[in-house]
Amino acid sequence: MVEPLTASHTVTGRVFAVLDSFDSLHRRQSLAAISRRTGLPLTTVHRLVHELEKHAALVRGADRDYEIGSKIWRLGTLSSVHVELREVALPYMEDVYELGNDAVQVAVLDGLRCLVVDRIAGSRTISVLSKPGSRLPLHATGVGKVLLAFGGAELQDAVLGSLDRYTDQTITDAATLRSQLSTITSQGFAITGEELAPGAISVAVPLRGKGGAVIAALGVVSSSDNTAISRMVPVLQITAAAISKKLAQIGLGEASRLRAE
Amino acid sequence: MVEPLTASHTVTGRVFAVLDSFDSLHRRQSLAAISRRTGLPLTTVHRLVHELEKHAALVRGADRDYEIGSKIWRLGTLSSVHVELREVALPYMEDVYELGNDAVQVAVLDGLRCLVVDRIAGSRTISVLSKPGSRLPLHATGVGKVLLAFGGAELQDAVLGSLDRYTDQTITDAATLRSQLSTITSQGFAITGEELAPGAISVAVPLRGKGGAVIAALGVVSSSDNTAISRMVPVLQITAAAISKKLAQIGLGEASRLRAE
DNA sequence: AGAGAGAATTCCGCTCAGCGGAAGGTCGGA
DNA sequence: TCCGACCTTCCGCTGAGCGGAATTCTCTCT
Repeated sequence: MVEPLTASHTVTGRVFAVLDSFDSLHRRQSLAAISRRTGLPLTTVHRLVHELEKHAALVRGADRDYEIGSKIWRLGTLSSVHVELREVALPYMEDVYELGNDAVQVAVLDGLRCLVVDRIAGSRTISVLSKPGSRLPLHATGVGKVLLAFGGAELQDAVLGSLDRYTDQTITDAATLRSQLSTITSQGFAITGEELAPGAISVAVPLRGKGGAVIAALGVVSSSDNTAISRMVPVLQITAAAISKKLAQIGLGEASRLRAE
Repeated sequence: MVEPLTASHTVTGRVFAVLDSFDSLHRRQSLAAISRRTGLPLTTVHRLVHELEKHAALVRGADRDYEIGSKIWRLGTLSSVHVELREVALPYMEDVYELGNDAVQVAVLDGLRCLVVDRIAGSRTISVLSKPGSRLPLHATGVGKVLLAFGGAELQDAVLGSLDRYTDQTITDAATLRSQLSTITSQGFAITGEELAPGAISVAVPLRGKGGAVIAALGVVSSSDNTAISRMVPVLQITAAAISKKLAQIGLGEASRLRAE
């Protein structure tokens, strides 16, 4: 039974209606904008927002707009996604690294990009781009394509609207990318070849949490002359299964939703 | 003025009392534990927590304990602390790290403390205290002193009122600290020696946003036998200039403000 | 296995916190 | 100067939220 999204009749519900009205496409909003997007009366939003500001859950900028405040961010660093994904995945990532000496990375969906949660790399390895904390495009990286493929129609529509070009290999045609995505969902892994940076190719597989929802992606990045990279696919899949199993154990499972409205 | 931790008489206040009861030492808590730590009646906590769970603000683990959920984490990634500062500063921080292999950190003002936004550290480096998300005292850390020195009279008055002691080196005399602060503003950097934890010394410089306002601090923490740390000052200043330039470009203006009320 | 403490959950009547319409204030553009 | 869009303050009504009490669940002793 789906709750009506418009509003919840409880205070907590209204608070989260306000907070949820923020997304990567609406990081800063005026009072009236929040009221419009939530469907809540202006007066109500006004009161709630002021209260939230008092708790540093929202901050008011130099202009009049509001944005998510430091309190929320700090609380977020306590969540499993942040702490445990890193902790659980790291040992397995090391194993993968030993095998091929290619850079290994874990990424999650972050708005319309993918956020590199952690990475292992030697000094020789390439991909200065994918440091922990980097936010990479979804359509030009292995991990990105995986997250995109399993990310739902709404996300895909938003991303496919404008596909930036990074190299001459970057896929900027929506139709081409769409067919790739369906291949990815069916075969369970993604490959990119010099689509983000020349000389870099990558393979990636999904990581699943409790209930089977895709919550992250695991991938390796290698130099483009390495033909052995496709041999990494089974390795990654085994590793992903092991990590996913562990993630399910500790109960990491909420599906992350995109609110595009 | 510190809010009484006991309770707030508004629903939103109670919601945040519950959320705030989570910190790095209490990442997972039982219902009863939350009730105890917040001072709220068990029944009330029970109701709130269930509602929060419905909104994925809290998640219940395999055991009965609750922890911060993916919703909060996701919202946190929308805050400017995460998006703008982290993204811009990280690559530069890595450069600094390569140079000295000391822990490098970026912090912003958060109420009467300083919030560690990000940190780079090797396996050997010290300072378990300064994880991303930690809230450190302003008067006993390098980054803290910088933020305090440039934070305005109102902030300084509030902080200087009570100076907690952490080691025998901690400055607890307001007058001494005040003169240090004016030195910091004039020379443009701050140094601490074992004032927060024995064996840890640090240097820090301000990061400026659009318009020249100090919005964050960049610092390194090192073991106290490292006499070379003062040599890091010019490195930090150059780096800070580069980061500040970039921050100004993207128009990062409003820092986290102080709400003392 | 049984007792017993602590934790989680359900129940329910009272009441005040939260609600939102209305009205007034502020800024900017025509 | 008027108009429209946004923000803020005021205030009386009412049902959402409150929390004490009782019940059930879940461990840990002995």
